[in-house]
Amino acid sequence: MEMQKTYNPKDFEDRIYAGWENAGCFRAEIDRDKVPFTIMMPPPNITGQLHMGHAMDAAMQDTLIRFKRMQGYVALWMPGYDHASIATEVKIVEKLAQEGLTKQDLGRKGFLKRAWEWTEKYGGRITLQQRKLGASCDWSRQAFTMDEKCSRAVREAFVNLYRKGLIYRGDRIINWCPCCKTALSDAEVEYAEEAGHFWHIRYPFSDGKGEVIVATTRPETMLGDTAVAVNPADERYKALVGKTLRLPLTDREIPVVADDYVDMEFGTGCVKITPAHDPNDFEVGRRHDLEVIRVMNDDGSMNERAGRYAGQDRYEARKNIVADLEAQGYLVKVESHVHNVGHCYRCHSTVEPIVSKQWFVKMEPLAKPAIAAAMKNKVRFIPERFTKVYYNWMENVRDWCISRQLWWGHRIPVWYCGDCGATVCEKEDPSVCPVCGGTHLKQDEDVLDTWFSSALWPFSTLGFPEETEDYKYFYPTDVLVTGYDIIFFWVARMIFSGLEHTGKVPFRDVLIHGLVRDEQGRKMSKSLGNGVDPLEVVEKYGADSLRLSLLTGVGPGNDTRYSDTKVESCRNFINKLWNASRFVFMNAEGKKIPDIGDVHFSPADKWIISCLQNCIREVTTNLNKYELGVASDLATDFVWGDFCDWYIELSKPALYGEDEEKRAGTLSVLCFVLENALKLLHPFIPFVTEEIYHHMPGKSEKDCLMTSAFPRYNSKAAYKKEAKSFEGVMEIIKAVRAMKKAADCPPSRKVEVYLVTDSKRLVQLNKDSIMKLSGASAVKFAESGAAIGEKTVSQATEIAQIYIPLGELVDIEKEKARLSAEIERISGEIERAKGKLANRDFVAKAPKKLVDGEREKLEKYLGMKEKLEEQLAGL
RNA sequence: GGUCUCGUAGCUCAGUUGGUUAGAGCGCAUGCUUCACAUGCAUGAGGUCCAGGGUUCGAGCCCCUGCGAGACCACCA
Repeated sequence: MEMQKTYNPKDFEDRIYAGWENAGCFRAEIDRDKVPFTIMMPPPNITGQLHMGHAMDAAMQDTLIRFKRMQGYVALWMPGYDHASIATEVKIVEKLAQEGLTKQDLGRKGFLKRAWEWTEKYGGRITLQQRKLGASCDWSRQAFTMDEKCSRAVREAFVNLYRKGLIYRGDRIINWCPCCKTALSDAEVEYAEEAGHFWHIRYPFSDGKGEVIVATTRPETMLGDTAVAVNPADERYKALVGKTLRLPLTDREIPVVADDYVDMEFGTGCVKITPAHDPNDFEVGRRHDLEVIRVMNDDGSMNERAGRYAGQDRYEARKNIVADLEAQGYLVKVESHVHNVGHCYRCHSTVEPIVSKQWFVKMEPLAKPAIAAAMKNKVRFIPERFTKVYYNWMENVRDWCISRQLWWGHRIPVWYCGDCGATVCEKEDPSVCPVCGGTHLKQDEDVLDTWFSSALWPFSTLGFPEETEDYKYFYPTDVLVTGYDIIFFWVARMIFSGLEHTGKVPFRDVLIHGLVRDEQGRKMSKSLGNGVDPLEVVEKYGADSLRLSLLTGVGPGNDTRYSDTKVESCRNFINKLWNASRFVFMNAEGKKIPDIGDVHFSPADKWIISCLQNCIREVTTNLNKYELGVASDLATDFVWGDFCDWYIELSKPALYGEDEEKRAGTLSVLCFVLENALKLLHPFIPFVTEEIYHHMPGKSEKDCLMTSAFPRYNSKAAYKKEAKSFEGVMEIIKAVRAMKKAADCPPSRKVEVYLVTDSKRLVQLNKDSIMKLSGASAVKFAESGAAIGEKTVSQATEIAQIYIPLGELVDIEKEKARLSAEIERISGEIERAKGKLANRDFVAKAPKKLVDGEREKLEKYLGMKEKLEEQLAGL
């Protein structure tokens, strides 16, 4: 098949992907003679749409896994998706609402049926989108957090923790979402500053003698107050401790207690204590053995303990309570107050801290080894600074509330015996009570936090708790790639879970990336409507262009901006690669190409091969360091700058020349370099490189670039010296071009180039190249500028003085000015170098290599200056 | 309140144990239908590396202070 003149990704991306898949290229086959390399894909939510963040995630992981696969590892990129308990349930409830239904209308069973239908409908959607991006995951191993395998792991993990006493049930203050009607973990609450009020309320003493003033931002909770606290050191209130207050709007009496928790400086120094509705108050209540009075229902309305406010919504009750306080003379004043309010990360309603009976994971014993693992470098964050974020969280983490009052998720494997009252926690569903043998067992109604199952992902997907072949071979995994936004939700929990359940850290490296922002640097969000659909970009520019644009210029941990122009320039690069390939193939058509080992290399050949070796080395080390942006820049610069702009142009005289051996050799080098370039680029832009590879001479669709070997640095082919001297030739070419341009000489006008040089042999060998690339009709040697005897412009390079006779185009004054400016610049350099070398400390303390380099430079500049002065004098 | 990041060309950003004349893409200017590519080629303009101090033979890079932008965690009712 002919290659089109313009790169058109739509012609082949789907076909190439299908080809890989049919050939089983994605499948990671266990091979004891090889080393595994494993990446667990962060499982996207089944509710999700692919967004730019996913695309970047995929681009990075796919680049790494393709690189490792080509390096000969058994590369497993494990895909899957997450049931996303609360997120999915919220969506399904919304959908039901549109049909005029509620969860309760369907019942648990009916609801779960819906959820599974939903899973089937949307679950595969993202994976299809990932295929479009070229993701080379092992789809045969695809997992789902609710599938049988993962569910078994969840059960195992829960029971193990329970039996070790690391999971407990108890009444604690938790974050309650009145909209989702479930408890949330601390991580699931997002805080945002809100303008509110600070109500100062008068609490009179029972004996009628005086009062205290308390301040609150949530007056409705006063109905649950069971004390007022003051600081024991507070002289103002010392005498009041132990006295009793009459709680306004109620008939209850509450004590004044002394507790260190109270800040004397803040507010009035008197704090109302509501143990059922505030985490700090809860602790105070425990210390003073206070009653816990919960005044709110699960839906955020006031309950029967709220007296005449029962049934009112929390905000309605707030309004009424404030009005009543005011009417009855209890309200002292109202201040404006900005405070941080917690919101549900799924539905964004204001969460209520509420006392509630929930299941918790005891964190301290789990956090300790997780911290130690990072300390001992068993797990490494890239970039390193995120380690601190991780420590900070681990060191301060509170017990993890894992029960959710939801239906979609892993049901808590605990049963309560109706006969003897025992609590039963089993790996297999019990049919009778193991304590009394009774049959009235009732399973806990709640499901687990969705992150409980995600935390097991690196091993649940590989078969844990079974010692499967996959588990033994691929676990622990190598690198986890994810955004900094889920370090707490997920990464930290995987680490302590892995250590606890498998005894191993689940991955060695954690590569953290940033967010993809919009062109103006704003977060992409639904509400702003500034999101860009990756699939639309793929449709327009191709997956390779999108992938490359998401990687170039991006360092680990940093945010990046998406922009069409960036994608366009990547597309332009790929088009360049495409056409360079076409050029090579057109010239190779029907020709016999000698083996690269049999070619007698020209200076240009050695130069490009040297550049290639450098590129191979640099790309490899940077990929190993997870510097994907640097690596892709190096590879693209090599292809565009060195290969296309220089080598292909240099190859033309040879390709169109008479010398058959030279022509064949050049062709061989072109193919050799191109093939290596395709391999270097393949991890970044897999589709187009694979497609081009099939068109290489001697290759066909059957040959697979994806599974070929990644190039290896060959020091014998580095040709350092030769490359350096060839750069002298390139400098002459650049100088001639610039001289012509400066003299307004039309490019079409061929000029004669005279060189005064000691490198005659080098120039002679590359005469054709110089002529071709600089637009010269001849390259001649001269003994001096004066010997040319015509009006010339001149220029000095490191290896030659260049003279171009330009007759009427030569403007002597302009030329003088130019030379003077050049001399001035060089003189500056000479001064700089001289200054450095005159510094005895520099000569004594700096590395010898550097000092020698400086001496060489000085010499070079002195030589150039001399030449320039000579030229100037000749005018 | 704590922790962290960023500040480099008009714009977006690289700059990897401190060491050539600080780079790239886009944009800009000039010229070019050079037989792979105008999604291109060539040439060029454009930088007190936020400010100030310190360490060092040497600082865009390390340390301190300040200014500006942002992120995360915690939170006083």
